[in-house]
Formats: sequence, C-alpha cells, structure tokens
Amino acid sequence: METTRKGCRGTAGRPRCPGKEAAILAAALTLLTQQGFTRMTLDNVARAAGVSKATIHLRWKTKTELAAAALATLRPCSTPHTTGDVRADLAAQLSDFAAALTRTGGMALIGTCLAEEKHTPELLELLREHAVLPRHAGLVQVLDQARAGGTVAAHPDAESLASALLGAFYADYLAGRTGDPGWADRVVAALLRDTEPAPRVPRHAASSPGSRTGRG
Amino acid sequence: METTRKGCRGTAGRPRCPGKEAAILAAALTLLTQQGFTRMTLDNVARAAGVSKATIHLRWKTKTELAAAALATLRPCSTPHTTGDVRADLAAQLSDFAAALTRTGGMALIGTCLAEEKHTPELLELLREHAVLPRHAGLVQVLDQARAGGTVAAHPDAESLASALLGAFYADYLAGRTGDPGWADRVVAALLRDTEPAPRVPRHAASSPGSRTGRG
Amino acid sequence: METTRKGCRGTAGRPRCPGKEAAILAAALTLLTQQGFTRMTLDNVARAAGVSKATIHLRWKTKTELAAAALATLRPCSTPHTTGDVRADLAAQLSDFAAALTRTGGMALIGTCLAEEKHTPELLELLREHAVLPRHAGLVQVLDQARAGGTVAAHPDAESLASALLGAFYADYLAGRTGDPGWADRVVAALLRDTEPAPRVPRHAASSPGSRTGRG
Amino acid sequence: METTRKGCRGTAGRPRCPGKEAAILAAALTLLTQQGFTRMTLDNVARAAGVSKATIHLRWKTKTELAAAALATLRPCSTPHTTGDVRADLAAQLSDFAAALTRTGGMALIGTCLAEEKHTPELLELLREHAVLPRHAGLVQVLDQARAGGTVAAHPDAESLASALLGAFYADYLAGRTGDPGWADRVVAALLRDTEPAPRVPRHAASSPGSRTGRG
DNA sequence: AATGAATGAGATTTCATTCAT
DNA sequence: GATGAATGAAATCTCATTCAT
Repeated sequence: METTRKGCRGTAGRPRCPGKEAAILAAALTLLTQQGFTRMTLDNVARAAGVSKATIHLRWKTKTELAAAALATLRPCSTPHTTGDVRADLAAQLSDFAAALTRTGGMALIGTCLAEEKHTPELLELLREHAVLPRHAGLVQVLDQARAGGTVAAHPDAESLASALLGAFYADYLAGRTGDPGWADRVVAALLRDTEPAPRVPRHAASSPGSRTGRG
Repeated sequence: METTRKGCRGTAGRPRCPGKEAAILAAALTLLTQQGFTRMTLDNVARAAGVSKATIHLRWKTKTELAAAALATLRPCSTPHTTGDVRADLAAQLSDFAAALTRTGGMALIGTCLAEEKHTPELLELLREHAVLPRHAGLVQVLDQARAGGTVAAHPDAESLASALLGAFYADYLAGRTGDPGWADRVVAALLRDTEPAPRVPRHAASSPGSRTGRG
Repeated sequence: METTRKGCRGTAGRPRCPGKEAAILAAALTLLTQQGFTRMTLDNVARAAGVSKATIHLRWKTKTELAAAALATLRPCSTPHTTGDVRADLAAQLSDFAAALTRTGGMALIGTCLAEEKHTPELLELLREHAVLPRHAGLVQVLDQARAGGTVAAHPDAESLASALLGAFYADYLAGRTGDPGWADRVVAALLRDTEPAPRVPRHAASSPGSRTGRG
Repeated sequence: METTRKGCRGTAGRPRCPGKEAAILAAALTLLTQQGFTRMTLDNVARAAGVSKATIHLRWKTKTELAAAALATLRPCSTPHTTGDVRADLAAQLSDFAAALTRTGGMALIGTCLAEEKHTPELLELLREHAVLPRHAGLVQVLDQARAGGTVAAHPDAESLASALLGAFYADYLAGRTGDPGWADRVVAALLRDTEPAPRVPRHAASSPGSRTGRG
C-alpha cells in the first residue's frame, strides 16, 4: 500500500532516503509480532526505525496500511530440499516450520491477524498469502512427488494431510505442548502410518504399543 | 478473579443486582471476541451490559481481570456422545468443534489470546483450560475407547492424532478454507485411513475429496 | 458539624453504635495529616475506622464536614507548667511544640489547612482555634507572668514575641533545618537576649561570639 | 524537568510555538497556588494556557514534573537594597516578604508544598531553594553586614533571628493576624530591642503595639 | 523529504455520594 | 442504623494523525 513510486531509486523528484523504508517496515513487523497490532504504536515504530512519526505517515496513510505493508514483507522461508524420502522430507519441513514460528514469535503474529480479522481482514489475507499458503504448498508438493514417483503409497488427500501436519503445531501450541525436539518426526509418524513400509525410517518410541505396520 | 465481598458478614447491605454479573461477563466475552482485548473498552462493556463502569470495577479491579473472568465462563461444549464407531464419533466431535468456532467467532478469540500471550499470559491459559484441553480430551477419549474395545485398529499416538484433527481446522481456517460442510468427515478419512478393516468404505471411494459416502 | 444528637448515649431512638464516631474521626484526622485533604479518601477513612462509607455519610453530609469535625477533635496539648523561669518556661513550651509537630506530622496538617484555605476556610479556622491560638496563649501567658512578677525585664510586645518564637519553627522547617535537639533553647536565647541577666540559664554555643548580655 | 528534544539535530522540525512554554508554567503556578496540587488539573492548566493537554505532556511527562517546573520558575524577589540602617533594612525586607506572600497567595502555595511533602518532596525542596532560602539569606546578609560594620550591636545568632523574623509572618498568618500595615516594623522592633543604642527611639514609645515611629 | 510540535479523541481508573435492603 | 451496591463525573495519560518549518 505504498503511496508513491515503487522504484524509489529513480532519480526523478526528490528521492526518498533509501533504507528508511526498510527500517520502518522491519521495525513495524517486529513490533507487530511482539506487541500485537493495537499495542504497536507509531511512536515505538518510529523510535525503533530511527525516524519520525511524520516520516511514516509520508509513506503510509494509516497505521493499518503500515501493518499491511510490514506483513507483505514476509518471505516464505526457503523450504528444505526434498530428498525423495517422504517422511523425512515432511518432517524436515515441519521441523523448519515449528522452529521458525517458535523463533520469531510467529504465533503472536498469527494471533494478531486472527484477532484483527473483522476490523482489518487484509492482515490475515496477507499472512495467508505470504506465509501460510507457501507452507501448505511445500508439504503438498512433497506428497504429490511421492504419489507421482510411486515410491510410496500415495496419500489420496494431500491437502487435508498438509493441514493436519501444520495444524498439529497450532493445536499443540494452544494446548501448551511446545518445544519437544522430536515433535516433527512424531507427528509425521502418527499421520502417515500406512503410507510406507518404512524400512528406512527407524521407529520411534511413539510407535510402540500396537505397532502394526501392515495393511499398506 | 472476582472480588470477594469484604466483610462477608452474612447478607448485610444492598444485595447485588442479580444478573448484572452475568450481563457484564457476557458483554465482555462478546466484545473480547468481536473486538479483541485492546479494542474491548470498559465503556463498551458497561454500555452493552447496562451498567456503569464503576460497577465493573467494583467486581474486577482491572480490565485484564475482567477479560480473564469472561474467559473463565467458557464452558466446554458438551461433546457428542460416543457411539462406538470411531470415525463417526471423531467426525461428530470435529464437526461440533468447527461449528462452535465458526458460529461464535472463536478464531478471533483464539487470536486475541495468542496476540496477548506476552502481555497477559493468563488469557491463553484460561482459554487452554476451558476450551482447548477439553476438546483434546474428548478426542483422545474416543481413540482410547477404540483401542480398549479392540473394535478397530487402535492408533498408537492418540495425542498427536487429536492435535492433528483439531489442528486441521486451524490450518484450514488460516488457509482460507472454511465452511465446507463435509469438512469433518474428510479430515477423519484422511487421517484414519488404516484404523479400520473398512469393509464398508472402499479405499478409493473415500480417497478423493468430495466423494465421501458418509459416516461409514 | 455533626448532624444529630450529640449525646449519643441517650436511650431515645436507636442509639448509634458508640465508639464508631470516635473511630471515624480518629481515622480521618490521621489520614488528613498523612495524605492531605484531597488525597484522604472516604474509602480509606472507612477502612481505617472499620465502618462503611455510608456510615460516615450518615453522620457528616460531606467530606469537608468530616474533615472539619476531625480537626475539631484536636486538643491543645497540655502545656508544660510554668516554673517562673521565663526562658526555661518558654523553651519548654517551644520544645513541646516542636516535638508535637514533628511527631504527629503536624506540618503536613498545617499545610493542608493552608492549601485548602480558599476552598474550605473552616479548616484553617478550626486549626487556628484548636491548635494555633492555644499555643500562642501559652507563650503569652508566660511572658505576661514575667512582666507581672517583675522578676525579669518585661517584654513590651508579648504577642509579637510569641509569634516569632513559634514562627521560628515554621521557618526552620521550611528551610530544611529540623530535628536539632537544642533548637528551643537556642531560639529563646536568640530572641530574649536582654530580658534577663540570666545567671540561671547556662549559655549555649550559639551565644558565643559577641555575647554581650548587657543593656537590660 | 523539561523534556529535552530528542534528536536535537539542530533546528529540524516545526519550531515550538514561543510563549506556550511560559503560558503553561504560569498557568500551572497560578492554579497550584489557587487550588493546590491535587485540585490543579491538567485540563484547567491546558485551558488557562490555551494549549491542549497533550502539549503539556509533550514537555513534562507527569503532572508532578509540571508542578515542579512551575515552582522552579519562582524567582526570589529582588530584595530591597540595604541602607546600613539595620532595622530599616530588615523591616523593608520583611515588608516586601509579607507583601509578596499576601499578594500572590503564597501561603496557599507553601501549604500545598507542605501538604504534599510526603508524596512529592520535590515540591517543598524547590520552594525551599527558590523562595525560602533566598529570603533567609537576604536577612542574614543584613545582619552580617551590621556586625561587620560595627555600626550596631551585632546579633550573635543571625540564622535564628532570620527564622524568627520570617516565621513571625507564618505564625501571625496562622493566628489570623494579617494585613496590619505596620507589621514589619513592629516585629523588627520586638526582636531587636537591644541591638542599637537607639537614641532616636525612646524605649517605651516603641514598646506598645501601634505606636511605632517609623523606620528608625 | 524530513522533522518536531500540536492536538482531538479516547482509555483506564478513582471517588464522593446516593440507593436499596 | 448500618451496610454493600451502584453510579456520574472527573483526572491522568496515550495515540494516531495533522501542521509548520
């Protein structure tokens, strides 16, 4: 939602001080995450970015537009490369996802977008576009490759499975279960019990009691 | 954390206007859901409840305490009865869960609690205790009964599976996929592909989204 | 400024709970001294007195009337007896005065009455009547006895001298000079240099450099 | 404790509206005197100064800081010049002191600082530094000059005498004796009976109140 | 363009007082 | 009479936004 020239490197007119743009957006994203939308004040953003409040308003008309612009700078973390081992690939992506959310305070950011959905649906939409959907796509791609390659029993509903894998993190976070190091592997094992004979993936503790591998 | 009457010497003094308590809490919960914590103002709560702001402060010292008290009024929806058919029971609970969240704007409430977690961790804790964990417990109970009864292939990691089932809703909501009437069935089908001999559900019939043949 | 029957011991009607009256006034006076008029809240008075706010309003219509009633309970400390030694008697009274003011936080109470004079002149008037004038009278009486007895050179302007003696405490307090143990003696010595040959009053350090006792 | 401009990179930004500073402080001092600290509201200060409340907060973070800043604007009235006539000089300063206190409502201001001493000791400290101690110093200087010049019998305890002279005003104010035009002369006469050979002032003429023959 | 000043519109909280039992 | 409940009217402080240089 920037108000003017995107290519601010152009020499026409008075060029805006380069770098200020990015500093403001970075500060806004940080504070949006740490404090939430309503507690993120322009004063704090300005102070953190080393500019004045008026400089912010010069670029974005309202606080809401600034928040949206900050969200739009979210770049989907480069997903780990696929190895062909479905479970390992899924676990790798899940692990990366969990780590990213934990490290950056991403759950608070998600919370902000959810909480503001009625007032400012753009926030959730931007989060979806820039963070949520890429994660889904990464998982679905792994599952589709598996099906295409035929190396493993293909899962018929990749979309639902991807939601369940990612969603398990949300649910565990809400339930207060966080930070378990083997979390990703366990979730993958729980949800993909039959997709592979899995000679390559050593069983984990979670698989113990009625651990039948059959039927698949 | 309602304030206890100080003296408590029996019933001296003007009795509390009955219903005011509940009206305030209901108004607070509604506004907390619709507006989020910071936008929920005591002025609005008072107006919606038909009381004065001071009356609110008489019972709860701070806005935070009021919000917590409102959250504590959340009652875990009575989970549907179990029938013994694992998939059907899980789908019924999931369906109820999705409906409740959709109807009451629960995702916004969850968002608020997540967004406020750093400032006011009580909110998320109360939400967890009153809404999240009961839902998990309901699903786990169904899965445990299944294992105990031996009627179906028991799932080895009921906790993870429950998280995945509930989490699928969160993930789908964030991804913008909401309101699909067959959602619960599809998720159950996707995650419990092998738990049942499934003579009644042909493998491939159940596999493609949109072609579910109902609860077993 | 009590609203009703003074003699609350009378058996006519419903007698007011005896002792509550005094407890309220004592609490009010304490808080008036410690917090000042505007910071003394009825809530705090009620709590300190162990009664409810409404009970206070039953006896005094307004907070101002309560404060006035509390001030009216001030009893002039029984002034020390006179010995006939003017300087010693004056110093004894001054010393008692300084001690009382220091011990009870009296300067804050005086400040409150002064600060409220425009809004509530009664407070200063009551303070004057119950605390200030009796102190003056005590000093003047000593000075008058001295003149009458002829034992010492009579001071022609007892009123001014009394004001100066008492005022020296106020001035020293404002100047930040407080708590000097020999304060009363020094002030008396400084102001009554010529009224007596003073064989009975040993000279203090303050009298040193040009210590002429003559001319009197 | 005015807030220093943050960046202070020269003269960037909109310059401060000149005079607003002084208007706020003047309004604050007036209201502090007339209403006391707790009744002096920022709303009233803002209205009286013709600014918005936020403008006040831009310069002073809290009401207390504003009050302190207002007190710090007190300038010790330029004390009258000394003539060499001790009694006349003292009386002139005392007269000026009494007039200033009477004219400006200074006793109410002193009362406020005393009443707030426990909560906000800065107020009394600032009053002391800016108003009380300069007055003391002026009197002590006169007394010291007298001693040095040897023109009059020096008083051995200038500090106590100065306190007594100034304090006589406080005491008389509290006692309800105010506004007497010959007050200063009478007090000087009462306290300095022996410091001068006094050929011009017959002992008994000066002794009865109301019969002073002027400055010397 | 960039900045600091200025402000209107609240938000939370407090308090003297009145009400109903 | 005594009490706890209830309230209207502030008071302090904050913040997104606009203004003047």
